[in-house]
Amino acid sequence: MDKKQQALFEARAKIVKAMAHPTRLFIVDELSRHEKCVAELTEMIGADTSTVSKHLSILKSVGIIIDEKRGSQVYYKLRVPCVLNFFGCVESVLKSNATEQLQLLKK
Amino acid sequence: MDKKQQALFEARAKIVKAMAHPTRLFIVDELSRHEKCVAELTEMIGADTSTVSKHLSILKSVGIIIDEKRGSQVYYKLRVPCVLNFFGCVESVLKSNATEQLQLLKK
DNA sequence: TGGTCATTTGGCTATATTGCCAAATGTTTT
DNA sequence: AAAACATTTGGCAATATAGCCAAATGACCA
Repeated sequence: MDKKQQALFEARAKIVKAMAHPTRLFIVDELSRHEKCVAELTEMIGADTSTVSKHLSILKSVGIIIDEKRGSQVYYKLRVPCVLNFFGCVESVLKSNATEQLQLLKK
Repeated sequence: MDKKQQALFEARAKIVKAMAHPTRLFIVDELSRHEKCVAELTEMIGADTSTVSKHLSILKSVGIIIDEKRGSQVYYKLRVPCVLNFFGCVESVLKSNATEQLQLLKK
């Protein structure tokens, strides 16, 4: 693997890593339906505001979401809608796993 | 967020997390073209065999790849091809980021 | 059987991530 | 200007992850 390829996979991994957390997946899913401010997300998630803020900054830092300040609130929304394709695939891995479990039980 | 939803996002995160590493993304990409044994992948990656083996076991444990023993070698291949959709989207985030950088420079 | 090759596992250290609290920053209201 | 609110940042302790070496396992060959 040459340097260039290495760099490419590192760049990709940064983005995937940013999504690799239940709370952040939830945020992405939520923002795919509607923009939300930090307080709204915090309420839904049930963690400390600072924790949620940090999750948001991780997603923002890799360009998955975008923020817009309105008064004293900060609204976040999805920047790249295709991120939702992720879910489709992840879901199909889960389904495939479940199906296999079933098969094993039937035997 | 209720318990059920929580569990769902945790299950999803496990799968995303399994891909959240440059080497593992490389492996997935490589296996999408052709099955490979541990030694072949190790050669391409340039890390310790044990390291590569552990990466493979992480991907396997969440059902992304599957292994098949042939003699003394173990061949791995992609179990859920749609995983490649990931790349398309990740790539478009990267492209979107790059485009924005350009825009900022033009001003 | 003994030796060699392919792979996995255990163990360890270094590094990264998470989440809370407290404090800082910035905005609106009184 | 002070108080109240929304959000971010710093700091810290707990936990998770990564990668190497060494050792164990399993298959094949002489």
